[in-house]
Amino acid sequence: MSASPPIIIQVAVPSPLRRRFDYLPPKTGPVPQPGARVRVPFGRREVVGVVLQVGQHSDWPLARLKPVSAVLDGEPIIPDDLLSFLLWAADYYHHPVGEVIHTTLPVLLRRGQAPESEAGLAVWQLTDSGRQQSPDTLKRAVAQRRLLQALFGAPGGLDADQLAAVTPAWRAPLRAMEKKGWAARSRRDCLLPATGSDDALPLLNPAQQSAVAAILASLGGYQGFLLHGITGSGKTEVYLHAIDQVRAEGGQALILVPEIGLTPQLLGRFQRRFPVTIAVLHSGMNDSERLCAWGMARSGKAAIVIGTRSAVFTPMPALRLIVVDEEHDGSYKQQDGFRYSARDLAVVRASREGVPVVLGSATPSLESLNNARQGRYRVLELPDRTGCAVLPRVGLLDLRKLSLHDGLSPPLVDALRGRLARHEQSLIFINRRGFAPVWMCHDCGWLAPCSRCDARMTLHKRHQRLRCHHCGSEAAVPQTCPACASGNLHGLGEGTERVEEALQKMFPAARIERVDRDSTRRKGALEDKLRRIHAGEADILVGTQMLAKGHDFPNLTLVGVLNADQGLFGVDFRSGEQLFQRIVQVAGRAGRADKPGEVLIQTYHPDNPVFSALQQHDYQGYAQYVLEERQQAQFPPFSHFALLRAESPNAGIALGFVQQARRLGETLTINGQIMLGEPLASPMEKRAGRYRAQLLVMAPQRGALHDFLSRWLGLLEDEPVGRKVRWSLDVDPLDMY
DNA sequence: AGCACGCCGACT
DNA sequence: GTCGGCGTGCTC
Repeated sequence: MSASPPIIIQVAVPSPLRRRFDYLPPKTGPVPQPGARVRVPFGRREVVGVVLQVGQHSDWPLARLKPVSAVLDGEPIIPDDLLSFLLWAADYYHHPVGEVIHTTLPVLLRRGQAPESEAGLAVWQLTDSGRQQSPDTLKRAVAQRRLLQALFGAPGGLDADQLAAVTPAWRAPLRAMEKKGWAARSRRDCLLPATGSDDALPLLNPAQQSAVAAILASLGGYQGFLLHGITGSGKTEVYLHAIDQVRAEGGQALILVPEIGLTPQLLGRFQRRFPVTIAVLHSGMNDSERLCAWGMARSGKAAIVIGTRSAVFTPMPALRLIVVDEEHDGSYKQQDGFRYSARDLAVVRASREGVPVVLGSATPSLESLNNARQGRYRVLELPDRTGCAVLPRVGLLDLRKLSLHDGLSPPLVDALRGRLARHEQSLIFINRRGFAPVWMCHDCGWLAPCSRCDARMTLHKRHQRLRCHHCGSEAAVPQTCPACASGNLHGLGEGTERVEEALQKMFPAARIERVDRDSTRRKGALEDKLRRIHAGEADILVGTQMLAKGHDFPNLTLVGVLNADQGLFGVDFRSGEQLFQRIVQVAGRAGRADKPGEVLIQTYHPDNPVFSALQQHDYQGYAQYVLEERQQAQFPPFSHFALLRAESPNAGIALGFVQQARRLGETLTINGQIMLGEPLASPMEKRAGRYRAQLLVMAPQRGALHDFLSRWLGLLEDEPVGRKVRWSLDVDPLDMY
């Protein structure tokens, strides 16, 4: 007499709890399969979870298990290999599985919506009779009138999210319009249309040819490649050729790009090239568009998927190649919640799925260089700039011997004058937006502080506001000093706004474009600016980081770097490396066509080895030097870090938690395998009104770190102080703020 | 993270 | 007398 064994469904539930939850099968209907979404009772509410396993055993008493309330997917929505990859990632980053799966799924799927059909994105358009209606006939139906007007301006139709932006309650009025025959539902493809042809591809130089040949020879199995090529050496062309082969064989290719690298220029280049449809995934898309693109990748309708970091989690049944462009870029690391590195996960995914992965960069990360040195990656070098363009000359302007006017030294101003006379474009790079980074009283030394951060407020002159760049808070600009009542207040230092203003005064006839987050906030503003720059309607560009990536300006022959020293003595051990990468990146904008370029760097520390390496275009040499330094100090990539962070409105509680965490950790350390740092307040202790503290964990071996973290987190979860703070663990932290 | 329960202060 | 503050406990 034995009852048949129970069926236990293990579910990943969106919750910060590092546990998996067991349920009984639904009261009616079939048992859901792993990878399918289910609606389950969780505490006093219902949530959408994903089935991880179906088995017969539970650690919980059967009587306490609840049944699944609804099965949302008859077929798994997450394919097996992707699901196991997600579990691996949750394990590696020691992040709760439920949150990992939740954050990697498109928002609409998280909410339980059915995946869009393969026919594409649902949109509503005006019918012929709808187009003949005048908004005046709808004096009383305000919502309908607004929808009518919006649809009028959108011949391609509007999707659910776009309609919701017009009127939050759009469904009822739209249904009324459908009944009257004014509007109709149809479907729009969310893919970039295939405009490319099978025409012969441009010829490659020998280095490009052998790089492509190496990648193609490895198709069908895992191989890591480090494609090292200076700016303008034609890395993209190598990707395009490799991808072309993949799609010609019916495979799918995944291309990851940095956050601001996903430009219309790049997409256009891909689109013109391939006679297949391309799915794009980036932060600017609305939820419906994202879900649609995700579905196209999953169904295999999209042969090519281009996206920013979260695209590494896109289901792709016929995946045959992964490309990570500008692999050193910091935006591949997610900096909150599930803190993964999309670059590292791309390599893991490639190896799990048995496909090659190409990491491309002019200035590879030290991690990747070290991997290459250890033989884990094959190096593909592209030494030449295509089109006979020569490398820009790099000059240093020694600020110890020069006077500055609004941050600009006389030689730089002269160089600008020369370019204006020759009708060539110049770029001034300054990694600081706003007018002045400090608002100061010249009588008593008072500096306008942010009330929520350990930081100064930045003066934004155009908007006449003080803004904190760390928490976003704003304040009026005080005209009298709150400390001494003096009226002698001035902005100290320079940001993009001040440089723009100063240049306009110096060169009244010059056309200046400022490109930073403030001047491009409006939708389409960046595109407008880039178009003007390309059309030769700008003489001088003033910009931040934003201008450094992915844009080619053929008529640009001068790059000035204003505050290079900022990155020289950063609080972080990676700041030197990042400074080099940043400058190479901007320098690469100069002299791409037939005109030689010049880069002028203003610095108070011209003797720093970073600059001599930059002058000789010797990234390899510099990287070698830094790698040796790291090896001496046993820093990554020669050891492995994890950073425990805690924050609380109360400084003592945050610090108290990491102190307690250290005590708990000490009970677990195994002789020399794990080193625990000092519990410390973070470099900027207060941020957005919360006090932050952190504790560094170091280990020579990845395995030992992993074991330690598993056991440690078990203790931290049960630690009562942990309930009073917000804490998180960052495996392989990129910066230590 | 949510969400509810529960026990102490200032209000119609 | 209640409304509501956030401490603490729980989620298969």
